Amino acid sequence: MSPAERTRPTGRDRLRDSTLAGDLSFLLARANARALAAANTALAAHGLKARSYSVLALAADDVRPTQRELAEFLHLDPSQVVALIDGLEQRQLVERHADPADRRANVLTATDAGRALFARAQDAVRAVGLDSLASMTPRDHERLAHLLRLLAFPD
Amino acid sequence: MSPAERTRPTGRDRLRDSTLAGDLSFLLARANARALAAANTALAAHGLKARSYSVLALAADDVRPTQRELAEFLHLDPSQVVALIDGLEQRQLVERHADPADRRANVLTATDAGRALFARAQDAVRAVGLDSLASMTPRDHERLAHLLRLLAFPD
DNA sequence: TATTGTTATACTCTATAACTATA
DNA sequence: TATAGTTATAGAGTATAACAATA
Repeated sequence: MSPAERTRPTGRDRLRDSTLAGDLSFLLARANARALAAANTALAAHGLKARSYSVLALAADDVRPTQRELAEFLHLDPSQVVALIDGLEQRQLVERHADPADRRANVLTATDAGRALFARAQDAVRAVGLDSLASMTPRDHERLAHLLRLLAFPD
Repeated sequence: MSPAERTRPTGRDRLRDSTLAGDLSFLLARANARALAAANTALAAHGLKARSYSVLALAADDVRPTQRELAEFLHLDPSQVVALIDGLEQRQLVERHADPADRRANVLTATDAGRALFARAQDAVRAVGLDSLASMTPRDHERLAHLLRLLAFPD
């Protein structure tokens, strides 16, 4: 370590001692930014991003969401959902089905190809996720998920 | 509860049972989105957003960050930091000072007006933050901060 | 009259490259 | 030659309003 580094430590370490760095919202934003970047990197090889991955995940699950439900759950505008589904539908990964009970609504399902791609993408996301979580015990992981759920779904 | 609601529960509740909803990255994204929206709402009355608030916070602290340090710490491009500081400087909340040790670098400090505004903004942010965290014990709050720090600063 | 999905549009945010002045 | 800050610009993301079909 050089004398200069001792008298004026590198900015990263100095700024970590700031009051902002202790703020929960700031930690949340930074942790999310890291997780999002890692996920997007892993998903790029499959032609997906976090947004389209989330839509595909809900289509591949058996929840049969309408576009309106997707918009509310993912905190997106309905018009953004249109664009996301258009992209996935052109690649024949998902399908829109008119809801028999309400013909205004489109129910989203995944094709076999969509399910297969989702499985591969999920593996890729989990592989990079483990890098960041490797130092965390399963118990802490569970605790974190529980606490985040309180913030994510307060009602 | 109407019969229709029992046979086809509202989308929000159905989607919460999806596998995506249990994913840590998804919970992180959703918790962050909520915290960010709440903070931005609280900050709007003071003419700030989360970004400019973060810059002002670090300027008002005594860490004397350079623009480069701000960019790295806040995960922003240096050109974005320029724009953020321009806005704060025009309102005379912060000042750029050429670093005597390296005249290429600008050290950022807050004016008295900047410190005063930051104090008010910080109160506003904490007030809305408590809404989301009211159901959380201080011990859980501390645990969450600790776990998020592991994800936010893994090295 | 209200809601679902859609389109169009404008605004913000983000990423990139090139330039200057200092080191 | 490399780095800090700046400028310009294009792309992605986001928000808003208006519209047709259906409830």
